[in-house]
Amino acid sequence: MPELRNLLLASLPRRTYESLLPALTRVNLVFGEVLHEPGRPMRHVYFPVEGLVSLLTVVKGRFALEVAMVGREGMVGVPLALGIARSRMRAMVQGNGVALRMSRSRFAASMEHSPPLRKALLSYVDSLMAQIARTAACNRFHVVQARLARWLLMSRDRAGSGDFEMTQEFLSSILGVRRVGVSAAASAFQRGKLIEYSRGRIRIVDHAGLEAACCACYGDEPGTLPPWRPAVAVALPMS
Amino acid sequence: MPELRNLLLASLPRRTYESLLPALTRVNLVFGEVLHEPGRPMRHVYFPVEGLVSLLTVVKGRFALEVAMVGREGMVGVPLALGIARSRMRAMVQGNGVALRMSRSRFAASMEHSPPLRKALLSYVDSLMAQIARTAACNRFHVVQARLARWLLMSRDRAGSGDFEMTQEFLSSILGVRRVGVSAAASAFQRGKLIEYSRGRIRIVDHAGLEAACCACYGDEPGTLPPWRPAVAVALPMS
DNA sequence: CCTTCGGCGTGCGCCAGCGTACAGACGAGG
DNA sequence: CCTCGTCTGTACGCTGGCGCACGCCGAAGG
Repeated sequence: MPELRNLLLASLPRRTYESLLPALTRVNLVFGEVLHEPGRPMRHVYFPVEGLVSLLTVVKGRFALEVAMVGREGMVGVPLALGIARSRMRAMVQGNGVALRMSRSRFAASMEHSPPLRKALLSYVDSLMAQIARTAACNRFHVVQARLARWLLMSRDRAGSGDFEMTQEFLSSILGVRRVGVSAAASAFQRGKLIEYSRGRIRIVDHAGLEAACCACYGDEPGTLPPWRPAVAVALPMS
Repeated sequence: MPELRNLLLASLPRRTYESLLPALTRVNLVFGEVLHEPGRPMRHVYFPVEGLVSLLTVVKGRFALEVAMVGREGMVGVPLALGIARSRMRAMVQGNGVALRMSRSRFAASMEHSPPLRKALLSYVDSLMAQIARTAACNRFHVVQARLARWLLMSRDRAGSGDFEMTQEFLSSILGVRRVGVSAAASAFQRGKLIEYSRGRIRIVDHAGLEAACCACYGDEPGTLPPWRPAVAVALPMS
């Protein structure tokens, strides 16, 4: 069985990684769980090994728009890596999974005397900023359908699975559009056999097709997470 | 005469600040100048003391959308503070002014052995991320007119002046809308005596009025730069 | 003085997305 | 089995912004 792991932690020197292990606790991520809330102090950082966490800006307590997503390539709680205790965003679990959790204080201590950890985390902060900026542009310029395709692909890459529980209602709030808009786009994709879904479950069927339907915002940037491929190959025509 | 200064540098302990001084060179920021380009290594960081720099995401080399602005409260070149050499955004001067510049190598060295500097910069990175996220939501949800008002106010706070050279053409590209849209919004503001402008020069007349026309995205967040007030008081009715 | 050109205002048809409403479809639970 | 609640599909009018195009106006320069 392939070992589940967080890519950020996995990128650390073995020595560093092992020194962190005792401070890490395995926890389950359950759909809808809020890990951090704007204005509230963060008690832990999370390194997802499976599943997906969304970062949302909350506008006046009413709307929440996704500005970035974190999967096994990253960490939830970056402000702590910057010495900031209070979150400015909501971090919410979008896909069931597992994460390694570390308390704020032990995390701070680890940062303090591990330059490789600092380096890796700050580098991740940069890529997260880039993701936020890029998502902003995408939200501004592209139509719902393309954004949905991008969201599905990015989710898959980060969650390590092309099959998630996710209602259209929820998707609509994340993309910042009406449910009806998601419904129309999703229906079109289903008709085109790009995805399958029913009652809160979405499955990606045709990855390449989605990429074609997607805006250029997906994956043409250095440092982006490479597309995830299922371990068990699906029957595909030889190219 | 009030000393011109960068607020980020000014927040440092005196000792730290003085140790940085020899490495800082005073340079002019001229409208339209590109300080950093996506994918290119950054040779300097800049601490504006006057004027305004925009951070833009460039989509496929075609469009550029402003995701954040940096004035005397911040620094241009944050990725270098995160150990990343190449910019992912375009940094472009929007308002003539002056900045203190430091070479990449001296900056890296200063970061290395000055914890207070690290702390201040990383804290700024956090607020910049928050600004980007917030701008993203604003771009998604609010109409052009409100966004224009917000842009004017934020520019003023950061540039330390309510009077800038800025064509509507340029503004439109920054806000990610058509020039015509800016034209309509700006005309409305001018009719309402909130601003004055002509041929590439915009001046804020009624600050309070603009705040009212503005979306809630302006300034209701902890850690936001406080509104800038002109040194010479304008005639105002007693409240 | 007149020309040129950059900056600004306006008008037109078009469309994506909005807000709202309602009806079908599926699953869980009694 | 039937009911009920949740998830999804479709429809309606509306509007903000788009793309385009044209015309005006003021400043700079010959």
